[in-house]
Amino acid sequence: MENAEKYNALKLENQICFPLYAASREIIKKYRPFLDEIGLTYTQYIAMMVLWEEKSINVKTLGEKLFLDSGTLSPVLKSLEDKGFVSKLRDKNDERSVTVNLTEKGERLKERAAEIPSKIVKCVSLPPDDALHLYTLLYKLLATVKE
Amino acid sequence: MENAEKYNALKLENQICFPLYAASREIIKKYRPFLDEIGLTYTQYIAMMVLWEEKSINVKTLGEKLFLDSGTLSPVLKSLEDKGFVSKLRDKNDERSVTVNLTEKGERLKERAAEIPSKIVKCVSLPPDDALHLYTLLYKLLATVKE
DNA sequence: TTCAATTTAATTGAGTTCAATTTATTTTAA
DNA sequence: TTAAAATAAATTGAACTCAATTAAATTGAA
Repeated sequence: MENAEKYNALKLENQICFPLYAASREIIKKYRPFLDEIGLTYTQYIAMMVLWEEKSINVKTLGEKLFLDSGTLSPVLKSLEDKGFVSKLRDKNDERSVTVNLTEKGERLKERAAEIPSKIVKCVSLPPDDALHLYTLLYKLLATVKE
Repeated sequence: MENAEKYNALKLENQICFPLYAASREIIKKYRPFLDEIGLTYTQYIAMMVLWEEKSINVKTLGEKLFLDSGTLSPVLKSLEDKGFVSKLRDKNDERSVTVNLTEKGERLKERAAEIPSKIVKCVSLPPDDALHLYTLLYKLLATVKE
């Protein structure tokens, strides 16, 4: 290998992970003003997304869906509980497991959150074809990474 | 709009940001064992990537390249300085500005880091066509987000 | 049956991330 | 010229992220 090329793979511009990491953070930043209005952080918001669909889910399964472990989820769920959006209960059949439940107040929050996705689309306007392709590639990537 | 469709945009599976965020974290996790060997975190690693190319750069420009502000960079650069990989100096022409310089030790670290990209490719094996397409879309996305 | 291995959440600690503030310096406009 | 505005970096504080550990409960093998 030519000496001039020896370190090419180490250049920031030749990384696939870096633009992934940067784009992820830049988009999450765009959510902030909208999430501030409903009193959620981005991590709390994606946890609520699952709760809005499932109504009830245990911590382990929620963690698998979000790719987050209990070290991250515990304080996130505590915060959502403190705000009254979810309640937590030990599973009677298996006392190791904790089930998270959507509350009435959490259900009502869904109405206000429903405005957010369309607002984000305005900030982050990839053409629909590109967005779909990106979506497909990201899930393909996630599938290869998850061992 | 049908009631059944009213909240579709709020479903986790219909988000573009979520797989971005999840994939970013999952890949960075793959770096860890390799970065542990050379004593860097991922954030420190991408900062070093810029330094390996530029040798010398001020904090503001580094921040622009990495999409990170001084709130994040200050402790990262302090840690790199403590480990002897970079040195910092106030700019004589503009005392507000700080220039970060690659040290001899930092230069030597590049040899060991050069092994990492190929190891990551083995953990994250998207077909080359897909990887290139993903790369293109991510930079396109970054361009639309950065206002 | 019983005790070792496994599983589930929570906790801990180091490091990151970001908004907001502070400090020091430089630039600009009156 | 000088006072206000702008800029650069550091600091602060809240929250996230993750590896490692801990505690409690369950499972499984001898």
